[in-house]
Amino acid sequence: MSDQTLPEKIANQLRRDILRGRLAPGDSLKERDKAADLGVSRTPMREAIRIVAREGLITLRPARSPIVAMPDVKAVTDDVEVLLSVEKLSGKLACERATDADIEGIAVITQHMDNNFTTMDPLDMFEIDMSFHSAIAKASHNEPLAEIHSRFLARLWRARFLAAIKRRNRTKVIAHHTAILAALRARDAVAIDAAIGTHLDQLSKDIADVIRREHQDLQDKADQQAD
Amino acid sequence: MSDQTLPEKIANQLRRDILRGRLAPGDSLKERDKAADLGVSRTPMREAIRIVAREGLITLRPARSPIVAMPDVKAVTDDVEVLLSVEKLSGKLACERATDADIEGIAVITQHMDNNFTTMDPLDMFEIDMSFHSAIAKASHNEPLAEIHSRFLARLWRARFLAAIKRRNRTKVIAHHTAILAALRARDAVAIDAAIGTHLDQLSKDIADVIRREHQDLQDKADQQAD
DNA sequence: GTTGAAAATTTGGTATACCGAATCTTGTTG
DNA sequence: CAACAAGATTCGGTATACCAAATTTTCAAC
Repeated sequence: MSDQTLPEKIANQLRRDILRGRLAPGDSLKERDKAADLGVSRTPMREAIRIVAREGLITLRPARSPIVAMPDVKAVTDDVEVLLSVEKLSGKLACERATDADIEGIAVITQHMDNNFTTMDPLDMFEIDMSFHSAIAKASHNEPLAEIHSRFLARLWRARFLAAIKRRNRTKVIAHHTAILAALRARDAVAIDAAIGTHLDQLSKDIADVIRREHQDLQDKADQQAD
Repeated sequence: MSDQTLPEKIANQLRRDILRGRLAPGDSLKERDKAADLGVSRTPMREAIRIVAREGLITLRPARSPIVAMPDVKAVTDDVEVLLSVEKLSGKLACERATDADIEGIAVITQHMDNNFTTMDPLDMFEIDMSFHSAIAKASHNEPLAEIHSRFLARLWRARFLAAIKRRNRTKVIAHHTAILAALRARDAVAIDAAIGTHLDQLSKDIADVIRREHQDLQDKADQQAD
């Protein structure tokens, strides 16, 4: 058995179900039912729900079932605002403190993405994209910073994913990543700040777009709610 | 009874005990004993421990008792690094989005601190200081940002407190706060960035100092560990 | 037919009991 | 006397049972 604790495994499962869309925003998560589904008891399920809730993917309501979070445009914009700041700080610190091995690892990821972007499955592509950003956060050698970064990345995962599969902007993403990598190689803090700014500006636009559209859909659905 | 949930109340209690020093770094928190102490069962105590652990005040160890966190100098420095960035972003956003009421509230806090700093109890003084910083984070009108801010503030609470009571730098703190308030009033993002930078630079030095000293003590104590 | 109140059901909150792993004790052996 | 092994104990992990609040449903009265 893995060294991962049971609640964490359940949390991963929940996260994946939410991010992949098996659990839609607004769905309720009754701890009894969910626990029965996975064949575990309520205690670890409860803890798992708290874990994911703290990440922002689940909303806890007093005396009600937790539900899958339904971020509105403002919430997502706020998250991007923080993510931008966190990534810029990561980039700056990485320029100072990244080891050569760190940079090499990031280069490999970038290369891999560049080589396969025409053929790759959107989901795989996307996970590589995520790992690129995480690698930079790790290269800051500031653990709490990396932790916050991964938390906000997770919050935006779903929106980013929806944005990524719709748009045909893969080449743009790769260009941005290449620019970030170049700045890191040169250990040029100013350049990496600008490159990250450009990249996340684009992201911000794409995401706001997707969320706006989705909220429209949800609104429509709510208007005819019968079930 | 308050609308605060039981685990949260327990978490507050734990936090206060840790921050006030009733629970020293390294002390173990056996959930059975702790639960019995407060006359509650293990379930809410367990959840409370997780809450505080996630804030960074408690360290969870696999298959062992959780212990009160013992941050080293690097950990604290990392935290300050993040806090600085978060506060700067808060300040910038507050310059754009704070309402007049927000600013007035911050002014009142500053004023209060200025009026009473010669007579006030260190702990009260300190809580006012905290509320000043929290008020600025809130004035950013970015909720996830404010949440992160409060988390890092909590992590550093103890170190800041130890630093604050030792030093006779209250006048300096007030000068800094006044400068931050002035920049906010002028909605001058550049000025507030600088003012916050100055303030937290000072903090960083003070905190590193205290932690270094404390680690020395703990080291000494560990060398003769008998109990 | 609609409205309101009461009862039943659903659901999260809390307590407790059980289990297995890790640790500490103790006794035996070299 | 030291070292190691086996048993006892401690403690976190998990399951389950009970409780109270909130919602929903149903039945009665207007």
